[in-house]
Amino acid sequence: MTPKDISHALEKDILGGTLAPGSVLPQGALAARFGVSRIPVRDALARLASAGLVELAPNRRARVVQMTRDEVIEAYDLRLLLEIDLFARALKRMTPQDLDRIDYALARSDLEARNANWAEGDALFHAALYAPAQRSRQQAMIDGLRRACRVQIASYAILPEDTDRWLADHAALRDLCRAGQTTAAAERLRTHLTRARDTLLSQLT
Amino acid sequence: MTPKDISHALEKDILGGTLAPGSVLPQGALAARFGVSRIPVRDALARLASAGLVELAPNRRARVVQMTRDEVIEAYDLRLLLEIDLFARALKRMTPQDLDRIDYALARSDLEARNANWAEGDALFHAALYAPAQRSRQQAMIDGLRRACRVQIASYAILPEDTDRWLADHAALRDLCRAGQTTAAAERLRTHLTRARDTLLSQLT
DNA sequence: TTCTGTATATCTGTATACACTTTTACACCA
DNA sequence: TGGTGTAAAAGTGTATACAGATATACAGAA
Repeated sequence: MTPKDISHALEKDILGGTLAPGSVLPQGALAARFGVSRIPVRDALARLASAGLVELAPNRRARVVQMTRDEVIEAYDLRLLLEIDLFARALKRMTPQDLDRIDYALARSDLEARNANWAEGDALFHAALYAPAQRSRQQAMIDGLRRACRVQIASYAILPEDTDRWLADHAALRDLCRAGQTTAAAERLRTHLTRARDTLLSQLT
Repeated sequence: MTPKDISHALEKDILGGTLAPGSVLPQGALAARFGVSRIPVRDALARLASAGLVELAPNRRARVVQMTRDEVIEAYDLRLLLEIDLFARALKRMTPQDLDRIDYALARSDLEARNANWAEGDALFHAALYAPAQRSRQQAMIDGLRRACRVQIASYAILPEDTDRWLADHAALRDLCRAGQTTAAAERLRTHLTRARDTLLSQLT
């Protein structure tokens, strides 16, 4: 059990809803759970903190982050800015192989759509859309924002009709990529993300 | 000497050019320098890594990051995207008090412009420009990108004429804010950042 | 009941020690 | 000379131990 493994396991729990926003994460308990000393646990918590999933304060227990409504709005604004820009860059350089990879990612995300880890398939599909741009830093920023949003969604149940719309958006994005309709594709991504934001906001009381 | 103090001291050395990109940072040496054990040093290095100033790999010594030419271009593209968007948001909500704070920041950055820590004044001036938008996450992302770029600049000497242009840009930005010329202000910010990028790229062989 | 103060239990931060990995230096051979 | 293998040196990762800070529980006052 290395710090990397520990942070991955905790991330899974956080994104899966087992650890709700605001939960405390005492180092000792985690050390016992993973069968290691507190040193690698501290490392793992530092990783999660830099990924934005956990909050650390001196001499205080780590907590799963709990975003305010305004912070959620800001996160989605940033996602719109970064994801649409990256998608536009990717569309310019998309090759037939890239389109095949997008098809594959779409099929995968369809399979896991109503599964517990639907979000992973979602992230992989979007990563496939953006991959042709070859921008690792921008992609990393997007992944961070995505995970931060996901933490907030984890505690709520997603309605089947939302999943339907979400799948339809993905298929439409794939089709628009194939058709080379760049502006329409970017616009569809905008509505896709805006819709996701509004669904989340409506759940936040 | 807490991990925070240690990371701040190291950040100063990295941004000041004392620690050039690619330099190794052995935990033991740092522990001796700061008079602590390696545990808080590890913490400090983890902080710097999450700020993007240092690279960590398992069982290897920490290194000051060394960006490739393409990574520098990507970082500046992201800064353009995030800073122009944030500036536009800030311009919409700028109050007289905000304008006064911008004046103050401009005066400060003028004073330190030819000083060793000119970059701090630069960062503070831009922070003052963006503050009215009240977007802490976006501001934090910008700060991270700014620091990452700064590491690469640290090793080179800045020409006096570049400093002159840079100061003129700042004054112009202040004036355009006061005049409420939002589109012209955003455009000026774009050229300001593009110029900074090209200056850095010309130095990177 | 609800608030406040205090003792106790719990938790975090860091020094030290040691096992394991990487780097360095050097002898050896072609 | 230049490349290769190997042993010593240096470095990282983590368990353990303990000092100091925080959180908890409970008794007493308003």
